[in-house]
Amino acid sequence: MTKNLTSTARSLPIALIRAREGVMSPIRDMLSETGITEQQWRVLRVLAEFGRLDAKTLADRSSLLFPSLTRIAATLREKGLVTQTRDDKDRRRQFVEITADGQRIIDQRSPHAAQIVAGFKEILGEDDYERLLDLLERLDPGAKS
Amino acid sequence: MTKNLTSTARSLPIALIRAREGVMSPIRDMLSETGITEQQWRVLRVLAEFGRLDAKTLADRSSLLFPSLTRIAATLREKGLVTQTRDDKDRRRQFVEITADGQRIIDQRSPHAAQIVAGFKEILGEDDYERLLDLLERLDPGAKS
DNA sequence: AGTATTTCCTTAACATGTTAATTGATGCCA
DNA sequence: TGGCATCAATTAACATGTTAAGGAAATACT
Repeated sequence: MTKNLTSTARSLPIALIRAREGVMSPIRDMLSETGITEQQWRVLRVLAEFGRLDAKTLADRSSLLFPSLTRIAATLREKGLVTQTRDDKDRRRQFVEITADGQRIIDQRSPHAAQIVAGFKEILGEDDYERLLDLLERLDPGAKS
Repeated sequence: MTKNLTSTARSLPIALIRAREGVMSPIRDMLSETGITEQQWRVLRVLAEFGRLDAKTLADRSSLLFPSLTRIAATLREKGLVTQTRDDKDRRRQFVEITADGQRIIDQRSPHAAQIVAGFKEILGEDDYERLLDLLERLDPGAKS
């Protein structure tokens, strides 16, 4: 029935989806207690790591499309987890910064998140874990290397 | 600033998202000419490979959640690419089957899709490509193995 | 200066992801 | 047979993904 295509059981796009689901599922469970989503968590993490960022850079480092970031930033602002300020020198530009409340969520949940990631590192083994990250990076056209 | 967490630059979840985006981007470009989405394509592919399936099995093999499949099946039915029939023995159950029009889309686009996948296989090399699929499978809790 | 172009961001529209509630059908079992 | 748990599927509600269009500010160009 199939002609030139790989069987869906051995399809790279599907394998990526399933792996992502496998990894994110326990993280989503952990986040459900905080009332924030996986993407909101990602934005807060980037802000915690890099400090105040303009929206463009933030979207890039969070791996989010701009329209998504616009909505997520608005949601986080309403929750009091970030603040938004305009750049005086370039009034098109918008800066986003994490608040103390936002930082608190990161601090409280980081150990659990780290533990989940450590679990996957254990499943694969340190070597294969690093190998996997390298392979994935080679599929990302935006990779700096 | 970060406490226990991996830098976002070396985060497994983010690496998976970016790799998926890298792989899906050219596939989405290809599909945009057909007017169907990535997920609709996935459903049609599974149906072309396995024939008529009940909705539950179809959702599983397409890596879609049930509510998503309900909507996608309705869309595909409106487009005339699949048919839906009730099981007479168990009238809760629903069967989905690809139509000739649906099969035509698969047939027409399969060579291009296969070529895109071959491109990634070339980027990684045959060995690393297989290694990557193996590693990804180990992150999927639903994997049969 | 004036206009066109570019850039940053927002909004809109539609499809999907995700969780929870709901409906309809089947099976169990006292 | 009547009630109850279970199951398949849908619907609802909200968040995000994705593409396209729009708006406002900066830049380039003449």
